[in-house]
Amino acid sequence: MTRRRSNPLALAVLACLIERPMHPYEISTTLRERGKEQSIKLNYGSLYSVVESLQKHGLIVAQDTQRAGRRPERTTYAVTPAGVDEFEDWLAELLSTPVKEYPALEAALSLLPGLAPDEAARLLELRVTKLDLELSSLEAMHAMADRMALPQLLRVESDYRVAMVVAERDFVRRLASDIRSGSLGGTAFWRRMYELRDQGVSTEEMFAKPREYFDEEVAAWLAPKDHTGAEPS
Amino acid sequence: MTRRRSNPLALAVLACLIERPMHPYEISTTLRERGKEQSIKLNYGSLYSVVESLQKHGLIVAQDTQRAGRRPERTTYAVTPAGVDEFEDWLAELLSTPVKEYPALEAALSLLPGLAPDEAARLLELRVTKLDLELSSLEAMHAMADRMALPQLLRVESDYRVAMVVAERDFVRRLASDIRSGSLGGTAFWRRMYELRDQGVSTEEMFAKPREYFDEEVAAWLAPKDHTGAEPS
DNA sequence: ACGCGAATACTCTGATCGGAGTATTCGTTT
DNA sequence: AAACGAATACTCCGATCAGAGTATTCGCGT
Repeated sequence: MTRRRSNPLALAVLACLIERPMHPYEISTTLRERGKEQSIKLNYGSLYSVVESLQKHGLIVAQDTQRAGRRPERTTYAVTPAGVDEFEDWLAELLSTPVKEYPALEAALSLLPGLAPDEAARLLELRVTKLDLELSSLEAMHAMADRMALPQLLRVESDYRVAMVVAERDFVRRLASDIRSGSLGGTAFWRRMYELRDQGVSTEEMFAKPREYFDEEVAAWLAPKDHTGAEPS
Repeated sequence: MTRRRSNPLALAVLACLIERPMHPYEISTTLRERGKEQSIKLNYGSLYSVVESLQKHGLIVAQDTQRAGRRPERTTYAVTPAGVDEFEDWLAELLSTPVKEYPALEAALSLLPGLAPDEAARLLELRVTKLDLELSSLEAMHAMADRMALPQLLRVESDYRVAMVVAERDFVRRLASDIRSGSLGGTAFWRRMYELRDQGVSTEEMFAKPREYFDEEVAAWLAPKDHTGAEPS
């Protein structure tokens, strides 16, 4: 009963077995052929442990085990009524309820002052070019899908990716430019800190005598009366 | 040497120790106070194993171990020069290089035809209302931050979240409406399938006699000459 | 006829994670 | 003054994961 509904691969497995009984390897090739691998992480280690766990919970049952020649056994599984219910319920939950996720970029942005401003801007601009590349390859795939008259319904997940990548690119491009121009609030302080560091001033020294090293606005921030519970850095 | 740079919590630990030496629990409260917990998953189990691994790789060193009264020991760690390098390098990589991620919604969308169209649309509309709620709470936090004159630099990660949530909401709203109106390619077929299923027609039956159950356009799709290698469903 | 790479179909193992559990102390209430 | 909850500072363990490794067979070229 522990940590059910953690790995979406289990949901994909249920989806396959609802179509017809299959053995695990067949599930993996089916998912691959249909391009689900792009949206759902698939590796063998997880596949077999997920299948075992589904079986343990009664959502699927082993139908039969056979071997062709002296190859490893192939166990075919079928979905149970409970499995169908679980599939529908789980999918409904995923669609209706946003969950907190932790994209790598969000983590990186939260530590942004750990690099110098111009360096950060450079790296973000580099990211923009890579995102543009990714977008053109996604759009090439869409053009191909259109030529094959593949219904949009079967590539919504890919449309979603495009929407998200576009949003990320626009945000990052804007951010890089705001750092360059200094219009991102706090950049002046950030820039000054790295300037001083380059001149060999230690961080303690800077904070000990803010009025000596920073302009009025920033210095005020560094020695706040703190009537709100706020804090710098 | 295995799987370094997997858990971004290790990056946050380095960031803390670059400021000054701390013991693990202090790192956790520091991250929490600064709201990094919103962007970087933090739980004790991972924290202590990540610290151990950083130490094993020579990126941090145990500085001293003491105990106050009969409480558990507190081991203070400091970052090494190699640790500073690793921090800068890793952060640079995270900023400059997009990595493939697997958001739950993308997985769910790739299995969308597993639910009936109107049900799917209903669930997506529900999601839109929840995303709107999330947005208003994020914007309330921003208004608060502005009143406290918190520089924008220290909340870029939150601005990023807002941008992504807005993009997701707009996409999902659009998708739900396209399903309702039928303007999403393939919806007619999808709708008809669930109509027939409600009437008790089995899936095999439908696909055996496409011309009997579907209109011309769809039937043509279900028995393709397949000159491209494409396949339905 | 035989060698070789690709495909088939898993198995195994060490790492990592999540989250519940533990033991102590401090501050506040009753 | 005793009791209680909150905070401190971890420890532990089962579950999960990633991905390298294994063994067999098939098809194809020479």
